[in-house]
Order: sequence, then C-alpha cells, then structure tokens
Amino acid sequence: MAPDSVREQELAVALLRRRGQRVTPVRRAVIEVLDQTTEHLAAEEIVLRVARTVPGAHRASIYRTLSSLSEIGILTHTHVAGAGAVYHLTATDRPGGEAHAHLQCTRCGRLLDIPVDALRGLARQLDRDLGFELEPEHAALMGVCADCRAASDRTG
Amino acid sequence: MAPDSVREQELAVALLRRRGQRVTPVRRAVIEVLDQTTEHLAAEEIVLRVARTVPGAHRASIYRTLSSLSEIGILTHTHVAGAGAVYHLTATDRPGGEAHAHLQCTRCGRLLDIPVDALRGLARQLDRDLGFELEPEHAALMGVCADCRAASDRTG
DNA sequence: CTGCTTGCAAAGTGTTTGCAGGCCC
DNA sequence: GGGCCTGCAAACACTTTGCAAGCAG
Repeated sequence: MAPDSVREQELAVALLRRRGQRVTPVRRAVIEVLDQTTEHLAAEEIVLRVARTVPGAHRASIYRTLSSLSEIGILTHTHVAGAGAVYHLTATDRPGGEAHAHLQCTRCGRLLDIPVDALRGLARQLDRDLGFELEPEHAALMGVCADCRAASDRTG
Repeated sequence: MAPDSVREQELAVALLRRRGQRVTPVRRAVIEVLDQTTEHLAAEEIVLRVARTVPGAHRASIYRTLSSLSEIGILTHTHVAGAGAVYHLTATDRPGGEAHAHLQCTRCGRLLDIPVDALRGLARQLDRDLGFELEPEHAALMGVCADCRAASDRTG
C-alpha cells in the first residue's frame, strides 16, 4: 500500500475522532476500501470488500457507517439511476482524487467523471439567480455518451 | 378540463398509435393524470391517482406503462434522491410545460425547476469536449436551496 | 463505566417479472 | 383472431429500524 494511502486513511480517522465519533474496525475498513480505489462503489460492493478484512461486518453497520461518514464529509455519495448510491472518498490532494462531477449515460448506464470546473459557470449562475448553492461533486447529469451516440448513428 | 388538455392527451394517444402501441384504459388514465398537473409525480402517486378513474388498475401495469411511455418519449422521468423516479409529460407547447431541468436540495429534498437554457452552455461544452449529449430535462443537480442556506446561516 | 456502534432479523420502499387470461386493433 | 397488455402474486434490489450486547474512549 502506498504511503499516501496510509496518510489519507489516518487523516480520515483523525477527522472522525475530532468529531467525537468512534474509530471502529468497520469504519476503518470502509475507509480503507474506498481509499484503495478511485472507482465509485455501490454500498453492496463495499459490503463485499469490507467482508474480506472484517468477516463479521454486517450490512446494516456498513450502511450506517456510510451514512455517518457522509455526514461528516469524509465520503461523498452520488445517486445514480438503477444502482442506488455510489460512494467515494471526498476529494483531497491525493493523486487522482480531484473533485469531480458525474455524467451518466442513459443508454449504457456508464458513469463518467468530469472536472468540477466544467460546472463552475453554472454554479455561479444558480447562486446569483436563485440563491442555490450547487454541490458539483453531488451532481449526476444524464445524457448519451459518445460510444452510444456512435452506435445509434450506425443503427439509424 | 381545459380544451388544451384534451388536445394534449389526444396528441399523446395519437403518438401511441403511430408507434404501433395499443391505447388502453390504463394508458389513457396515466396520460390524463400527468396532463392534469405540472407537478412531478412519483410512480406511487400516479398509481393512487389512476385508481380514481380506473379502479382495477394494477401497480405493475402502471409501472409498465410508465416505462413504455418514457421509451416513446411521451413521458420524461427524473431520478431523485430518496424518492425513486418522478414523471411528467414531455414538454410541449402547453402552458407551463416548457422544458426544464431539475435542482434538488440535499437538505430538505425539495425539487426546483430551472429552464433548460441554464444548461445550454454546459451542454455545448460537454458535446464539444467529450461527445456527450446532455439531456437537460433528465438532469438532477444537487445542492442547497436558498431557504436551507438561510436556515443554516441562522444556526451557525 | 457510559453510551455510541454493532450484529441480527425483520420490515419498508420502490420496482420488476412470470404467467394465464383479456382486450385492442 | 393474433398478440400486446393487464391483473395477480411473488420476487427483487436497496436501505432502514428496533433491540440487546459489545467495545471505544
């Protein structure tokens, strides 16, 4: 495991403590699982992976953990069509961990990341016009990805 | 019922026929329910309202209808956090039926409409950079609404 | 020790599916 | 009449909840 990862996990753990939350094996495991990937994992997938290090860990505890960690801001979750919520560590300075927004293809369901900067203009506009504070990381924009467009061009 | 509504429904029915789909009481009822409101209705709410005109209508049939009508393009659905999908008639020229995108508040869950024009610039950018065709009506952007921001300003 | 967290089981919500019969066209 | 749609019931996927025991601090 890269030193960066260890540091990342410790930061998260420290944040937990600072918020008066307890550091338990389940919580450590959830953080570790999410720290070991840049993917967006569904709760069920996290359950599976946590089971590898904490065999007894129960589904419900993990859901509760995901919820607590999201509240504190350690995790970010996005609701995607057809798959419930997906989770990832809130972006920090770790490599590949830049803040990003999400695009989802309505045809193939694939999830794409885009830099939050792409939404900066829109965010400013919504704030100015409606007083709405956009949370770009939380955004899930739907549409048709390049591959699926190409496919339908061929089909007619 | 306004003449506009009647015409709107007939357009939908005609479109159904044109696509070789059958026009049944359940389908008529679903279209009628959605035509009588500008709200975004959850499937379950549609089930309730359809029951008023077609008492025997079954949940499953209505879900299947919602899915068929969405495929044809008569309906548009948006996935919202914590409430599954919400449906509305695809925007046409009817009053209050302009195409719109959706904002959802992460605090209070409220759904706000914004004109699709607000996303025009972003859509162009995504198309140019990624070949991604944004479907603005399908978009559900998350953030904090003005009311909730005001509330948290007060609370600290 | 105190009480936040966990494990367990069951219920809850939202949606889908297989099948036989019914109705639209 | 042929076959798309419907009603029914059960299954499904995802998540939440009440409770007693356990462990972190």
